[in-house]
Amino acid sequence: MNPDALRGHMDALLLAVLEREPLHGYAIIEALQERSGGALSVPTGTVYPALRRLERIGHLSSEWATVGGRKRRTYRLTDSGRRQLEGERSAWREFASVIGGVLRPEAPPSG
Amino acid sequence: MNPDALRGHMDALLLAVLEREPLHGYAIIEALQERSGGALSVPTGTVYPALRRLERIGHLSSEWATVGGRKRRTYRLTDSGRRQLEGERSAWREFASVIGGVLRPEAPPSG
DNA sequence: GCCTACATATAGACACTCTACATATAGACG
DNA sequence: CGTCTATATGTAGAGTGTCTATATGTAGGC
Repeated sequence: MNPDALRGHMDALLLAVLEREPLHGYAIIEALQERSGGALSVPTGTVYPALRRLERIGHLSSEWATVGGRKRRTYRLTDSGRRQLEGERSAWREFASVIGGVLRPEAPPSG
Repeated sequence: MNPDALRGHMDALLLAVLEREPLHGYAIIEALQERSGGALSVPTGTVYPALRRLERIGHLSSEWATVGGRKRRTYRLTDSGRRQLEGERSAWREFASVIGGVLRPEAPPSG
């Protein structure tokens, strides 16, 4: 998967995996990998800054927890984040439709 | 259309509009706008450097022409460009399938 | 002690799109 | 003649966000 292709879609992916339940960063990376059938291997250097950014702009909130001696920062969607996710979904449908439409090979004129 | 979303897909779009016939930069911009139903307004500062890059790596070739007193640089796909376009198409299908799959809202468990 | 898995984080490299600007011809309009 | 719009190409520099590489630390297997 070409890294640049992810640009501008990372937020949507992160919000989507947090839709059902709050998760911490490491678990989010695993969830993305699982839900993509192994196609998405997003490095920590991408995910952690992105989560902080999403929190800063109000789409996520976070809290620390300690589980099995390890510290986790668990993120959850805010109301704003849920609305944003809906926006990301419709933006994705539009985007996929536009790009797909331009890329679709046209049947050569029969005449 | 969020500019960042185009990242990594520009090459595919440019190769696709050049598949049927050679075009010059300005015409490529118009073709993208037309074929996307007006959704894609790609600025010249994006298209011209991208075309030069694609030529540099061998996917396009170009030649100058003068039409109606105006100079045009007309680009056409090379064999390498055609192969690249096929690669871009399958990469897009994969990408759209993966992102779409992760974004798709899951039905909540019925139990 | 060493290795792997778990867990978070930052600095800087990198690549590409975008904004803004520069240049130039043709033709319409007054 | 001057101005405006459409046509046509191009570059410099800003901006942004992903990636690579690195740092830190715990837990558990061998």
